[in-house]
Amino acid sequence: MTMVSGPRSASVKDVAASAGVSLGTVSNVLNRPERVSAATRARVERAMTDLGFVRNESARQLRAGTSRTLAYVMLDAGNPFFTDVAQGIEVAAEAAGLSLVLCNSGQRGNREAAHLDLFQQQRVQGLLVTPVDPESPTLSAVRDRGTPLVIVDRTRDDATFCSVAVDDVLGGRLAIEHLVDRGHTRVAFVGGPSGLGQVRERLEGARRAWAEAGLPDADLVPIVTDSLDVEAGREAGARLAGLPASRRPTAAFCANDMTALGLLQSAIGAGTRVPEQLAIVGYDDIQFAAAAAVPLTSVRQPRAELGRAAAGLLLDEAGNPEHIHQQIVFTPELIARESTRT
Amino acid sequence: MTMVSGPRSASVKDVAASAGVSLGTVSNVLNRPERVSAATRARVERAMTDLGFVRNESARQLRAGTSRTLAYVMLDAGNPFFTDVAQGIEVAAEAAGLSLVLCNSGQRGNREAAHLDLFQQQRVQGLLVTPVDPESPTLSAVRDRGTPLVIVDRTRDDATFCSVAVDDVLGGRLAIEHLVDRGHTRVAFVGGPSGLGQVRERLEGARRAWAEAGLPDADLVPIVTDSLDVEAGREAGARLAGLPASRRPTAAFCANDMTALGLLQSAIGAGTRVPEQLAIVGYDDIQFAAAAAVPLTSVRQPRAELGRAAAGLLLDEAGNPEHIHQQIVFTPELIARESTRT
DNA sequence: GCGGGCGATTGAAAGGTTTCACTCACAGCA
DNA sequence: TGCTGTGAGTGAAACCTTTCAATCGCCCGC
Repeated sequence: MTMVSGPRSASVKDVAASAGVSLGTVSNVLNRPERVSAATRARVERAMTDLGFVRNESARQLRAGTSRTLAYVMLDAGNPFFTDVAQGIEVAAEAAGLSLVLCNSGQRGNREAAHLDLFQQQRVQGLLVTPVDPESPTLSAVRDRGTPLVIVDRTRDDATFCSVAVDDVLGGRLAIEHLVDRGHTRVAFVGGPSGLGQVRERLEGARRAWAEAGLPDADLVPIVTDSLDVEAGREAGARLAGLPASRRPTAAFCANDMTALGLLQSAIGAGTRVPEQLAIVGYDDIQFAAAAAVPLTSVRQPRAELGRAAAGLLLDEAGNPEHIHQQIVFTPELIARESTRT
Repeated sequence: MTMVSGPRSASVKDVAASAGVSLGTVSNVLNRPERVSAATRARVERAMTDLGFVRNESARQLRAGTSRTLAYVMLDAGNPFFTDVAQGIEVAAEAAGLSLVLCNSGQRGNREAAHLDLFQQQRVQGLLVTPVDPESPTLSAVRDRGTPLVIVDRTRDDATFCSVAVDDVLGGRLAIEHLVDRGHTRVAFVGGPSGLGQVRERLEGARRAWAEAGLPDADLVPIVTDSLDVEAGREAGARLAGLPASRRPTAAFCANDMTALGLLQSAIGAGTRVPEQLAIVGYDDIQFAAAAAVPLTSVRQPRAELGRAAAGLLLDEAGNPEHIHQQIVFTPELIARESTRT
């Protein structure tokens, strides 16, 4: 692919020539305007617009050694949860005078790695990532090669990274306690793949609450999906419907709202009444949960706050020589709505 | 803000020294591995991992003069419509061996300009943008200064840009024809601000269809909102509810699904039955429209296709000296669901 | 044994910016 | 008059990579 060969854009040198000043002065206009007299400044600025000068960020960064951007590699841009987190990050970045750029890994490890690599090569000030696998060695590789990196919405078992997450075990517990309170004694847990930390921990919390309620293990039925999107929820619905009535759960706790919405759709499509025949609890409390066919009970995570906190940690890691890693864990909250009203 | 001063990351020079080869050879390993003998290549690669070498993209780009990324400035990252478009762009970018980075303007013109500027300074191969205002001179300024730019989901009145959009006049017409078919004779149009091209054209289409059905102008009631998010929809709902019953529309056509979902929520909250007392048509057919409290009738736009086509035009503009600007216009389609079932 | 050819490697230049020590001119002051 | 201080502007070096012409060995064929 050849770039259409315009008259290669103007450089500071051209501007300097056109304004009749030295190259250093042009740079001063750009970076320390107070150092240069009003008259010359005006002349230089004039020359810049005349020539259509665009500062070459590569050269700037190469010489100055510092970039003005943060990058966030999202796990799934289609899930509003992550865009809300990004929103929070952006607020903090903007306050610090930095730009935020986004990339989507779409749950694919190799794309995540490629994006991280590219950003590292671009020498961004810092990286935020909601990783496909928080234990992956690529993360430490990136950080060891010199770019501050904060894990968002996940935690690493060893505490070698700053991370910001929500207590998923507690979240799972809240969901199940709520369902148990409502009298359910056979409940499905919908989520997967089971390797996902999120899923594992939410299930773990669910199991504990279940056991503490004195209910038999076998009656908390795991429905393992390949992913956590709407489609996965629909499939789970089909599987639930396929169960003999005697063994069919009366409620489902879904590992996130996308899945819960899929399950809800499939239930409605099959004529199953929600919540009477099937109660549903989701997770994340995305904006669309409240607007769902049956408004969804969900475990709310402080999304924007998650992003802000993550950005805060990242800025500290990037700027503070005495930085020490922290794992911030927020507390989730159950929002009860129609989908579990009995 | 000072960067924590690690041992400034290794450069090709360090790698060369460590591997006992010249600097040019290291570069060859990086860029034309076939030129260098297996033995040296291995030695160099070894040195790279030992030293934790990370190629400096700024320097690369400065010298090579070419970047490997495309950028998309989204209008509203919280609206799934745009993330779906981004998805489509990414597919095309990936196929061309380019990375896509995203930014969110959040409907703020100055942030849009700032992002465009930054990307232009970074010398991205090309820019895609869903602008706050497609007529804004900043867009032509950016392009005139040398970066290919394609407008997504909007069109410019003069045909000076490549753009990809959907026929909004037709979309508005489809929505209204559908409602008229269902017997509605007083309909609200919810959307705003009225300056938005989208809004204006959808309303225009609506008006034409309305007139052609022989219905009086005054009975197509515009409810102007400040934005197109869920909150705006809720407010519109309150305003509708405040109307005297005799003048209250029996249906609403919303300029997008976010607004429609807000309106739906507010209607349900107020005990208004949908569709019996208020039918609703949305626009975009985002994934959540089908899963809404009352599944939403909506005008579907080919989102991913929009993105793919935009990326295609951009790549042509960037790579083809004989490029000529094109305005691609896709055709929308009405998806009927419960919210207008009578 | 020698010239030619070939693959592998080298060295220096170039790319656009920032930085910093330096010069210049001039005003103020003794 | 001579000196100092100051504000404005200068020029060259440095940042790290890629590129390309040039060099170096070495083998082949005669």
